[in-house]
Amino acid sequence: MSNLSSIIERYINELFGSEIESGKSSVFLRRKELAASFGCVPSQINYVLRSRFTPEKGYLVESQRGGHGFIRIVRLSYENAEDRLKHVDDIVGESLSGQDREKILAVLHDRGLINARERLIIEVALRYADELGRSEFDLSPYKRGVIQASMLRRILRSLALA
Amino acid sequence: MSNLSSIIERYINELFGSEIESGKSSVFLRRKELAASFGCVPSQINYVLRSRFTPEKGYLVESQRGGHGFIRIVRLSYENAEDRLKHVDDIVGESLSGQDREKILAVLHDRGLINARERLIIEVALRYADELGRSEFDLSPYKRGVIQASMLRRILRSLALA
DNA sequence: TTTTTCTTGACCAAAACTGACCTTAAGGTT
DNA sequence: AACCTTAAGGTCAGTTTTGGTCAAGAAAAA
Repeated sequence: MSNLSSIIERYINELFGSEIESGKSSVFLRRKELAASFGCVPSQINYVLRSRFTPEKGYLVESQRGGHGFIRIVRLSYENAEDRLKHVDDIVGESLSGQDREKILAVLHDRGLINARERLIIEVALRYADELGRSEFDLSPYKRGVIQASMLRRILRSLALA
Repeated sequence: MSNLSSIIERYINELFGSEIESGKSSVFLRRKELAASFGCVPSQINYVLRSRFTPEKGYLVESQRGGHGFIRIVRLSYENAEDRLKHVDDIVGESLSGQDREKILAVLHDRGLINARERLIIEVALRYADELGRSEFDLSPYKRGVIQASMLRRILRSLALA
């Protein structure tokens, strides 16, 4: 994808270092400089941070205004079960739309918390629940989302503890 | 069959490359462009994806809206898929009792078709479906078993393609 | 004839981007 | 110390560009 936001995202990820394990856990940016070097308005940097470096994706962003201002991005790690559990509650809401489902699974996969096969299993299970809720029990989209959310939460909780 | 959906399906399959071995494992589409080039409404593309490129058939679909949006279809590999698929229907019957479930998962695990984490995911998903069927929809044990059996079949089929 | 699949269009949701306007911090000046 | 200036970064709402969902009707298959 060659939209600017994705390019900036990739650049920031490179700043963290290519190796996930040994990569730095935080990087510092100058908003104006970054924007200038990518030829966009500064607020685009905020957009990239807001859309890509969220707590749901495992990042925290701190910043300071004024002279010598900066933006700091911290990458969280999930080394123990507790962290992973917390992450699960963080990212799975009350109800899941079809889009939410794909997004969450992609994040978990990117972060190495599940692999491709595990993702596939979960996806098929959730889809089946959704389909059943619709065709068999005539449930509203929201209710189906609630069911999927709780199923996903259970699965992820059990994995987090495994 | 030369309805439009099948034509579009064939076109997408061509994008993957004719040779099964060397074919690309994922392709990118622009929904609007595709629809325009086939002279149909964009939502028809969604229909084709929903009906032909499902996980159960060995595909994953990701998409993004907004500027530079896209649809990506990932094809899982096909090696020995047929052989493994045949087992699935042999192993999983019409309906699963709680006992059956544990037994089948144990067999799958023992034969190395799934590992411990995968088994855990499947078990949690099936149990949740069972519990929901009982407490929320007041289904008979048999019906609950039927639901679990089809869910398990779907999961194993998709895994066979992966 | 009944059921399933296909097709369409109206309406919705989300992502990317921009610019005007706001807030905060540091450092110098009075 | 109080004030001012300058140099950051933050927010928000609007626009554009995509794709998603759903229900209803048409067409095809059973």
